Amino acid sequence: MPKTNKTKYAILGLLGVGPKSGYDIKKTVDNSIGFFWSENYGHIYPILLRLEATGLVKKKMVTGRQSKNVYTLTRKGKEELIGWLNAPVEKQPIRNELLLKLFFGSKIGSREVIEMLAAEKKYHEDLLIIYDDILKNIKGMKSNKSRFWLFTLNFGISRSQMIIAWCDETMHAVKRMK
Amino acid sequence: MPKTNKTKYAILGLLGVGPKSGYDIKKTVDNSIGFFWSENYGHIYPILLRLEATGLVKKKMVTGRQSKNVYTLTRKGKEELIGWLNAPVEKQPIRNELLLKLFFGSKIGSREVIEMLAAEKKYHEDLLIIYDDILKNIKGMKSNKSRFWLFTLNFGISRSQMIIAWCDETMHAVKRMK
DNA sequence: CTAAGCATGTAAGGTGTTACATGATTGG
DNA sequence: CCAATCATGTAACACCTTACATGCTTAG
Repeated sequence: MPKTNKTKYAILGLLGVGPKSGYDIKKTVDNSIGFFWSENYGHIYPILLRLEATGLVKKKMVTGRQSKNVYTLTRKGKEELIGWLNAPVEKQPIRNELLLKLFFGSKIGSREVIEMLAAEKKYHEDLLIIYDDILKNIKGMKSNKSRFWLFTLNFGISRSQMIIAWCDETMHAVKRMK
Repeated sequence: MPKTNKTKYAILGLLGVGPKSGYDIKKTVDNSIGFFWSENYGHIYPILLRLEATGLVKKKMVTGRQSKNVYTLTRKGKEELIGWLNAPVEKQPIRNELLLKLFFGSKIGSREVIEMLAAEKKYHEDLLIIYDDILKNIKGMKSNKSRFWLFTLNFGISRSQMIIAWCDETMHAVKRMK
């Protein structure tokens, strides 16, 4: 996955929406783009320092209820962000462990295979419930930004629906194999 | 992505189908599971040595048209493979660069967003053509193994179809936004 | 007062990629 | 004969995760 640091752009993008601390960034990732993007503190903080050193962001100590380091995009940072947004999406290697296991499915019993698929199905059914809540919130908003959030959420919903259907289909096929 | 080495299990799984050299493994990955799994030489060879050192595989020099190191699963290796197959699938963090860019879509022009989606659509349309060829080959086979290959391929087909539909939908929505 | 959440980091270590390096063989 | 493919590796390096470490604040 290396080559270019994607975390860097995720951070620049989130700071483009508004100033944030490292903690805020992590929260925003988890609460809004968590279903297609993930970050952890151990990566966010060092990169924030690097972005500051290269002049892409600016740090400001803010003392409120609790003091924190709030970062803002600089002009240079904004240019970097726009440059990345306009560049073509880099296809990174896919690694789907479920499919890898399924590919070797003939080595284990059909009951185990079906259990595996049932777990996957359940996982996406639960996701759909969460998506539904988010959907209601987004639909209440009328900003331009929320439209794009909706597009990404629609992707998640379509993906989960597709996977649920595929799990059903595959479980039936496995049962017929016996 | 770290934690447990997935490459290790991919290799064990492929060796479970039959003895292979490092080169063979790379070829097999590219030609059969490439659409959901990827490996590179710089990772395969060192791990093969590690698997041999821990007694999970056995190396044999084979001199044919060109000499090569062919690896075979040991009993211990087979147990390790079965153990992994029976363990629950580990959810690894998702990172979808296209969605990340789309999420920040309000920062760039709608033309750029549409171009991005059109490229993604094209990518999956091309994939579907490739899948169709593979599908014909698999359907000719009657082994148990080929059934599982078919299941994974069906996933790929469903995924591409879903993404194409979502791209269309999203492109239309973006056009309506203008 | 105590658990949960706010807030920031460091260190260790494995994972995986890319680039480099080399040489044999086969088909056109 | 020369390009493509077979065949095996190493080195450098960035990426990313996990675990550790610390301290403050607020709500129940």
